[in-house]
Amino acid sequence: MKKVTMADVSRQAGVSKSTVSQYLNGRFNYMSSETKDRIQRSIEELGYSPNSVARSLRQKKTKTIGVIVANILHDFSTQVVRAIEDYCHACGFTVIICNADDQPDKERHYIDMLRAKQVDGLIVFPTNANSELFQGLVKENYPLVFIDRFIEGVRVNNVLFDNKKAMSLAVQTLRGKGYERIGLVTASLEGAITPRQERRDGFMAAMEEQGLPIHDEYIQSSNIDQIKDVLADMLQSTERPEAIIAGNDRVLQEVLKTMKQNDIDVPKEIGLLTIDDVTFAEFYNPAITAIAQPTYEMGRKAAELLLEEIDGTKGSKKQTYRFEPSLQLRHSC
Amino acid sequence: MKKVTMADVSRQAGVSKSTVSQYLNGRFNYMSSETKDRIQRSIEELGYSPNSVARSLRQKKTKTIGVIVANILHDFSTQVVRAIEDYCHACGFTVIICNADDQPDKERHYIDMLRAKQVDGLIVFPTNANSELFQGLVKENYPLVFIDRFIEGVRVNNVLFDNKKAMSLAVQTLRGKGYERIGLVTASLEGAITPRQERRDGFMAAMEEQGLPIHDEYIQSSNIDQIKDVLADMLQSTERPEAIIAGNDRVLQEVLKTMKQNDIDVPKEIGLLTIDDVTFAEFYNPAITAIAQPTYEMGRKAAELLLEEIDGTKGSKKQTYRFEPSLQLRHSC
DNA sequence: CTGAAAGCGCTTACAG
DNA sequence: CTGAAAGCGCTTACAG
Repeated sequence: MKKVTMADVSRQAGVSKSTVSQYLNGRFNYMSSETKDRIQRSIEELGYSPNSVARSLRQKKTKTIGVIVANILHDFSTQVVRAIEDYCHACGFTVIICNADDQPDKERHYIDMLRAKQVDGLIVFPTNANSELFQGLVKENYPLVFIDRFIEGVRVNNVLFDNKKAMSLAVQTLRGKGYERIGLVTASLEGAITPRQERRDGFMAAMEEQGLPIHDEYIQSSNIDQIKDVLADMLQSTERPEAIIAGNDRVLQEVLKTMKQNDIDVPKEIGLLTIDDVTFAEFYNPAITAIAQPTYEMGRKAAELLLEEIDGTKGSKKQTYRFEPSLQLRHSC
Repeated sequence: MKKVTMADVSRQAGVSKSTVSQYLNGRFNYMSSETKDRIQRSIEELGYSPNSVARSLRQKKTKTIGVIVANILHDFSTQVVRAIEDYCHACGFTVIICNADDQPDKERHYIDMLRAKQVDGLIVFPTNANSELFQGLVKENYPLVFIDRFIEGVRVNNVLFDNKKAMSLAVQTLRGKGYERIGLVTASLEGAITPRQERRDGFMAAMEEQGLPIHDEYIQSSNIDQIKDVLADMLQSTERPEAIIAGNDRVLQEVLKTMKQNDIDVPKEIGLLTIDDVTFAEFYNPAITAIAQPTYEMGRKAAELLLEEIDGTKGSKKQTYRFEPSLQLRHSC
């Protein structure tokens, strides 16, 4: 149970702590190989392993970053997080994930906690209600990257999906299949959440571009747990849409449940296309046509940008990176 | 950018660091309310927030635990992790997740790293190849809990699914539906991974109990990426099984792909039941009958056990906790 | 009711 | 080529 420390090693090896520290950090410019051997042997004999808390305190860096996810229930988030972890681990960084659960005060709480833990930087899917807090971090030059969403006026690197292009691709695809009355279902628009907002706007623009009529009743946004009702209404209307776009993976689930409950045949009775590719899309009956985000690339990019900022090597010009949608054409439309 | 420290606060408030520290830790037994006010005001004015790295070094505890998941690709793992995080956050603990990716050396690496970071304890889904390492931790009295899998001879608290009962329930259910030639597909049995092993054994036992014939060709275990082939063979055989049990969520995906590719109608041509409930089970066509693990309860239990061990309140008798399966009867069999 | 001092386990100029 | 010393930002007996 007794922890062995550097002092123990130095005593055992008959050298000073400084020397052990140099050895550990690979600074053996002029270290005699005899000394090295002695230290190495002592380390092994004692089973020493360095205490990185002490190291962090001294060096004022923890080689740890924090990730605050707005809502971990999205497959998108999970995949992005995976990419971030892969990249960071490869670079010797640890990552701490926190789930804000779409609650601004949880987000705030986690930011405080992570900063107290002295994490070297933060990647966040922001909730859009703590902009002063983020402004403060920016002013301090605290390494910070936004992903999936951004906040107007907060100057950080943003890693975003090209939602406009995605919607244009979606509408074009459906149009190409002969659908004209197209509906869109997204999660609640409250809180001005970037992707939902942009997808809705992008949808409008794309419909117009394609010269398709926009029916307000076909464009619905509501809380996840109310989507089934909203959708059922839409499907019962006298002239229902010929095809529907699900705004994200969570919405898709609700759409599929509704279709099943109401015994609606996809694609015979109604076409379906979703934003976000999901595991089961490929083997669902019918296989679901999806517009995929390059989740892995996006996560990796966010991690790269953050670690660069932490290194302080690159200049600090902040940018917004938009990632391209890709169409996975299957059988639901 | 300049960090404000406790010394700054004490100077501003005109008291000693000790007093500030007492204040922060809520030990104001005899502190004058005037002093308290002064300190509080200084903290706000300076925007002070305590450095938990320093605190951790001093107190020799980090209020952080590590979780090492064997393979994060299982929904089960993700859900368990979520439960662990919820419980730990509620108790003021941070959690660091690492994915061993089924590789014992990654597991070893993460254990070292987490210990260097001085985490207060570990919850692990062990790979079964580092038993000496774990033995070492146990000998040191290092707080450690296993979940999902266990290792023979390592005396820790184990949180496990009752796989035997699950298989018995599975076989019974199928039997009740009139199926007699039942197959089982699991992921590779290499590495003696607890749930697979136990599910297979449990399957055998249950079949025998039910007086059903065991056909060796119907019992297959292989790497995830070979399951499709194995299964296709099984389905092509002259007398194919009437129903199939998928050993876990990843296997289920492969089974569904194969069914789809070979145009096999579930449940008309073959019955299907899976271990592990998955998001899409409910709205898949057909809805999939599943035997669910109480993932949330299991994660929570593991977290509780670990935090108790860290507190050192409870005695240290180690136990194995088995969690009950529950049947989600749907339409795939 | 409050403060001075030691110490947690490292790293890092600096001296020799 | 190696060591003594200071210090990172806290907490905690202990003294008064």
